Amino acid sequence: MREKSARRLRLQHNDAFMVENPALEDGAEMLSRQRLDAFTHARLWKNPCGFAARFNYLALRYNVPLYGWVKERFDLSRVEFVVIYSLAIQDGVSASEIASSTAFPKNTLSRAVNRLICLGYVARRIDGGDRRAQILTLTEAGRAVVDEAMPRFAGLEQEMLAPLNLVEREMLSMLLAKVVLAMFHSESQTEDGGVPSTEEM
Amino acid sequence: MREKSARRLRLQHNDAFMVENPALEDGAEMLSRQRLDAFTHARLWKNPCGFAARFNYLALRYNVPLYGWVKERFDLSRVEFVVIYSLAIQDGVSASEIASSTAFPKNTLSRAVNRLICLGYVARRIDGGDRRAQILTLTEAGRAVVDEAMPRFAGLEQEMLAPLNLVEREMLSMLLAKVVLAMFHSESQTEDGGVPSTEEM
DNA sequence: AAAAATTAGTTCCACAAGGAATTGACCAGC
DNA sequence: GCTGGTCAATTCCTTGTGGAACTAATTTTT
Repeated sequence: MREKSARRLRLQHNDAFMVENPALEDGAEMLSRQRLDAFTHARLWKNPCGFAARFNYLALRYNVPLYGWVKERFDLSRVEFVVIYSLAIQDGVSASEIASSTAFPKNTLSRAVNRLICLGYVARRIDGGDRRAQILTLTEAGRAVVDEAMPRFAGLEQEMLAPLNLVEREMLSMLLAKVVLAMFHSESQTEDGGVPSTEEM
Repeated sequence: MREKSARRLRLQHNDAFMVENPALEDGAEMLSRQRLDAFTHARLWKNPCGFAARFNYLALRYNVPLYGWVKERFDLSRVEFVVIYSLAIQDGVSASEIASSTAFPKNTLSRAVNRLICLGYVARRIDGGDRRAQILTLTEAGRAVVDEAMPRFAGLEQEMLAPLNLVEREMLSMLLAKVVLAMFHSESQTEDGGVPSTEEM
């Protein structure tokens, strides 16, 4: 079944690139996949939005297996795990802060939080100052989940970065930082007010 | 509101990375000036999975507005547009090829394709050689959609890349390419299979 | 000090998305 | 020419998501 799904969905190495990288070439099975390869290849490289295609591809290859694992291991949905993860990064924030930061809709978050409280991963207390707001904190159990999951998340990231040496990683990190910071900045003055909303980690 | 949350949780602005990258100093400065909400900041910079956080953030900021616009403008869902977009990049592929390449489930794609055919954006003909497979092609109308949408997609990408000069863009492109290609390659031999599948562009 | 506007969180509901099982076409092997 | 296995595409069904409307607490306005 493991074999199955690996075979089932997927793209694989690509030919045009192989030509210039004979080191990566490996055998007959590539041939059967050539056509598909070409298509995926085109989507990543012959695309007017190549940058977007790449980070979308990375996001896909990162999120899908990890959240799939989270689902299997802890039976937590992506949103739910994001809440836990968020609290691990900064404890004591409110649901709506997570909402605005992750762009999940409030109701989706509300549900997630309630389930997490049921499961005992998260505790909620009312903010003294503002009785509407509820401050969320991780419980022991919640912390344990993060502690178990985090290495896996960090591990896949490291795996992804494996082909880069240290200098290159620094460089990539810096370049992405520049882009991200600029978007951050521009966000504040977008007229359009209010991104429609969708998921993120 | 952004003001609000910034006030409530103070901005601890960090971090090892900034220190060794003086080029970004002004970025950090910019952040605090903008009173960027501290939590989002933490998620992006104080995160053991910083690389992942960044490309996820980019994907979010890219996809949400664009697909929101597509929905409004053409009343097409993300999957549906992905089909059109895929055909624009490489015409004449089959639904299942798009499926494997984008990791959308087949049934979701089937629905999307059927709707697109109804709407007249896509035409389908049976493959002469294999009567199971159906070759998809863009119609005039479909092409028109892409032609209208593409500049917007490319435009946002350019906007995102604006803070980088040409050399930096080259560099970023190259580094991401390295990572993507390695994943591309490694994918064929991933052990830990069962990838559930989710969206992508 | 009452009314209006804003904000946190929840509830309700319609619907889109994906897993599983199904149909029909193809390609073995014997 | 059958039989079993695979693959493309579709249909069915369950679930999760997110929009909109709602409650309650708070802030602002006049």
